[in-house]
Amino acid sequence: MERVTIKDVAKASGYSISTVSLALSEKASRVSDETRNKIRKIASDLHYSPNQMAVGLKTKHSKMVGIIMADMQNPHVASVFMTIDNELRKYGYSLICCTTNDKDVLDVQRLQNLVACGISGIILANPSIYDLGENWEKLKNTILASNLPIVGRDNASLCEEKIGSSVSVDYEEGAYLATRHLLEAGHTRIGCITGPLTMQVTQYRLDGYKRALRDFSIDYDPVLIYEGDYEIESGSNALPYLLGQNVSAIFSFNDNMAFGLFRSARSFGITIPRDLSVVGFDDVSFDEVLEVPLTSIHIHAREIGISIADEMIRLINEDSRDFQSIVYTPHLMVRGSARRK
Amino acid sequence: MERVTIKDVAKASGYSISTVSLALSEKASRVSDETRNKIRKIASDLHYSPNQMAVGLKTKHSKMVGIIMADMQNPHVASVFMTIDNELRKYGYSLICCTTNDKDVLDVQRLQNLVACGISGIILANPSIYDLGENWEKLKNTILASNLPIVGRDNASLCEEKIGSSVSVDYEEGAYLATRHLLEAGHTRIGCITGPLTMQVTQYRLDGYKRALRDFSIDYDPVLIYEGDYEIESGSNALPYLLGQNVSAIFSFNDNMAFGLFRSARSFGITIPRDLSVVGFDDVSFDEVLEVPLTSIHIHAREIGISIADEMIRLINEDSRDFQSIVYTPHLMVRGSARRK
DNA sequence: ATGAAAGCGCTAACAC
DNA sequence: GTGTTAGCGCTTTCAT
Repeated sequence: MERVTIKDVAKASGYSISTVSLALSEKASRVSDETRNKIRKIASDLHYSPNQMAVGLKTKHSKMVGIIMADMQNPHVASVFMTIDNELRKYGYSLICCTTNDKDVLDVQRLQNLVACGISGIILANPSIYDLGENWEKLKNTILASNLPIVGRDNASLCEEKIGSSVSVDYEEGAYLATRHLLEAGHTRIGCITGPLTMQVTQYRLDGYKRALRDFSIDYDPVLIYEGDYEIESGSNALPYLLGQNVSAIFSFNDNMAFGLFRSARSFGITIPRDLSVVGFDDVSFDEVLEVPLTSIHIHAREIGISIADEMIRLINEDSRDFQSIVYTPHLMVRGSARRK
Repeated sequence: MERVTIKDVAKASGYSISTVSLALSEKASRVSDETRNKIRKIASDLHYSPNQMAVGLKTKHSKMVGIIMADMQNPHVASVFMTIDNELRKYGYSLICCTTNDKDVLDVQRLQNLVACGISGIILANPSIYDLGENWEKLKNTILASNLPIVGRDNASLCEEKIGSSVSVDYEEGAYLATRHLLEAGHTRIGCITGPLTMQVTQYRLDGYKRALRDFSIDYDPVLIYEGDYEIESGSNALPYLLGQNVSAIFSFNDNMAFGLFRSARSFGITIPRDLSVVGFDDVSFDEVLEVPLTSIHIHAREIGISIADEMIRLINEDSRDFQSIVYTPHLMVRGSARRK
């Protein structure tokens, strides 16, 4: 049960290998339409499909794009992933996955493996890799050495440093919107559940939170900040602490942690939004499932996915290193989880 | 910025290409330990990593496994995916994704592309492809022609037909457990939100539902069956219909649709579980986030993922066609969404 | 213990 | 318009 090769098509059609190759190729060439059609017919009858490893060996790249991902259990992550995959598919590209928990850091080895597979580009979809310090430097060097087009999420400096294109969200603005919403509702002690403070995307949100506070002439109080890790669990853990600080509202830096809040609210006899107002961040589809739908910040997940894919295709097709930085502005989605104090 | 090849290592070490290849290979061979170490040192200094497309062209397969997936937005699907990826990574394998909405059916073309990429095996993680009728026959033929190891979810006949190994869940038993739980709580008119009735995994659940009914001497009433599609939306749509049939409890064939139920319950003035008992299926982690945590059927998602990966590795490494069928028995997870009538 | 050489399936430069 | 041929980077058989 051997795979049919170009040789078989050549033999079956009576033409030479090179003519077959040319005839099957997309780009116009010398072969007459008649010959081309004849050959294509035979190729398809034989169920011929070019060995991509041979093609890749020649052309130096395959129709695959590597993607470095965070945990797909986070629905926002999953949604961006799906969009990228769908968009890329339109151009005949497939994704090779490389998931990383932030714990077991992506090693240079694994990245090199991807490159060795002949991928045509790398998508950096897990923003936490930028905050790995020395380790990120190593990864960056590997990436640079690969000379492959890069599209990264949430890191505009990728573009400034001429490493790759960037598709990001104005997290500062998003956090500002969320906080202001709470402020306008009369809350003055607003707790925050942040992500890891080492992460840039966390700091941006914190900046937005502070700016909103300033606008309302309220002093920033570090006591109201609980450092989470963007996982459900840390949202649950934050609740007793912040309650102890007498907050009347909480801004959770993502929806996931807000879910943790909801989950543990019961056990503390807290009802949202009666006793506590909550605003999340991501606008994940589960937000609407909650008995009290979660007010959140919509960050255009779909558009982000499409932009990442399209930008990658552009970089590949134009063989361009003319990197771009695309920024999406988030919007407040008012639902039921925050109310007037 | 050219990639370093085996030639470079040969030149740098003073040995021939073949000796380098041998020295770098895992399997023991003629090269002395001294030479081997010398060469390995140089290779690593040069950051050499073998071009996988060249390796693949020679050896006929690469360290990649193709996976055909349903929508990752479903947290159960995402969770299985992550587990497979993590487990496969331990053996140096990566996943090439091939997501399919059931709408745009996976075409033979795309499958052939995967095969052409030199994947070492195919994971069929979207059970709906078995129910494509003629189209599944075509896919099956392509799979058979590829002669690659297959591991599929939820289709024991894969194993009987000598197509591949199967990792599945006893859906009949799971549905029986769910229904019995409701029956024991005194409910007699129990609505069902099913998946597409054409799918085998749906039929199994229906069988379990019926068996439980028989055990309690209650007649099966087709009027209580609402055909959904395993998506949130269809759960929402089911509610008004089933309410119209005067049900006091609903068994949703997956958690996703149960979420849809929760989402629309508000607008009908229904409180769960006071007015309506609900049992889901999948035991997704979001279940616990709901104000009324969802009673559900745990189907061992983690174990399924690990089994799929391990079985794939076994098939690849042993070059075996000695297929297995692994079946997991589900368990009832009692939470708050179902109560005594 | 080591090197030379063939060849995996393909593309493209080069002849005709 | 078509065929011949030289590699792409690697593994492996066959000499030595």
